[in-house]
Amino acid sequence: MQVKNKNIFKFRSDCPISSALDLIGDKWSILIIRDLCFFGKRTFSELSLSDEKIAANILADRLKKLEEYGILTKGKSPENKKTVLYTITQKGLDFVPVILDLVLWGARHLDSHISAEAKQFAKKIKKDKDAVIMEVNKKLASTGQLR
Amino acid sequence: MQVKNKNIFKFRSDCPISSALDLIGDKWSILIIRDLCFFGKRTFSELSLSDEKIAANILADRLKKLEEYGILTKGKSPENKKTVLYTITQKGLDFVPVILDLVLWGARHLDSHISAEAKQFAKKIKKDKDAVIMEVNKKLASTGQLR
DNA sequence: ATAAATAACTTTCAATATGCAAGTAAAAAA
DNA sequence: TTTTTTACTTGCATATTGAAAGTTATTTAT
Repeated sequence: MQVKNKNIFKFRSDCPISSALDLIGDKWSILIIRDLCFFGKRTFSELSLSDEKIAANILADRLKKLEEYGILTKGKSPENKKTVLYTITQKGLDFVPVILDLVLWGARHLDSHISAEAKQFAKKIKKDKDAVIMEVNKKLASTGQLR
Repeated sequence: MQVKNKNIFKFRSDCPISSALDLIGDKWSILIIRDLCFFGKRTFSELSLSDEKIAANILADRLKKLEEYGILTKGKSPENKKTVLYTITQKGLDFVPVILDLVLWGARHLDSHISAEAKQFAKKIKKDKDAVIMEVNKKLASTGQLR
């Protein structure tokens, strides 16, 4: 097999920055959290369809790790027994401020490359970041998309 | 050779989050920015000495990329012609909010693992994040550690 | 003046991680 | 009953990482 999951998670130091990066500091984890928090995605196939085109094996590996870290939970759908639902936890939702700051950075420094919607979103964040955080929180909580 | 630098930088999408991650979404770049912004490090050897023990080849590769991205600049020391000085730019400094939010996340969710100093720092950030950002900015600007 | 250190990398090579393409199993839809 | 769909897994090629040792150009010490 490949993409073996040893998952004896080892931290490089006791620095909170490096420790957070030890968990989600790769090119995909934050995007998975983004899709759960901002785009209402909940299933493997929905998560597979992002613009960035994550490979199925990598997605499976990241979902497993994020579940182990308590950043999301894996559950069955109430509708049918084929669908698996991934749900963000509070621990995962607490990455939203980090994500919003990344949006601001991107909007400021990669302007020519960024979509118009993203620029609008950045404007909103700049105006009232806490309101955006609250809004995401409420939306997920009210639709049962938060564990 | 290895760690080849093609550096035709390719973005996975037009999302500001994924685009920012395309530049600094690895396990080391943010730590280099941290060391420049918060620990006053300026040289290759100083950056080599972090708790996380980055390998020299990786450090060289990241410094090259971060310079290409305009996140830091590379210059000669006025003191002697052996030392190379790495200096953060405004573009790099603008990652400070992201870093501070990572500190808050780590302090909240990895409490048992985090150092006492880090917890103190988190407290300060929680009290007034903007003040911390301003402080870092001023300190670097006043000591000529900002391009 | 010469030798030993130091700074800033570079090189080599083994170990991991990533990514594409194809395959599988169970459940649901046609 | 066949076809789709969902959620993955597997195999394999390629790319990245990391440890260790080596290189070159200064400085510093003797």
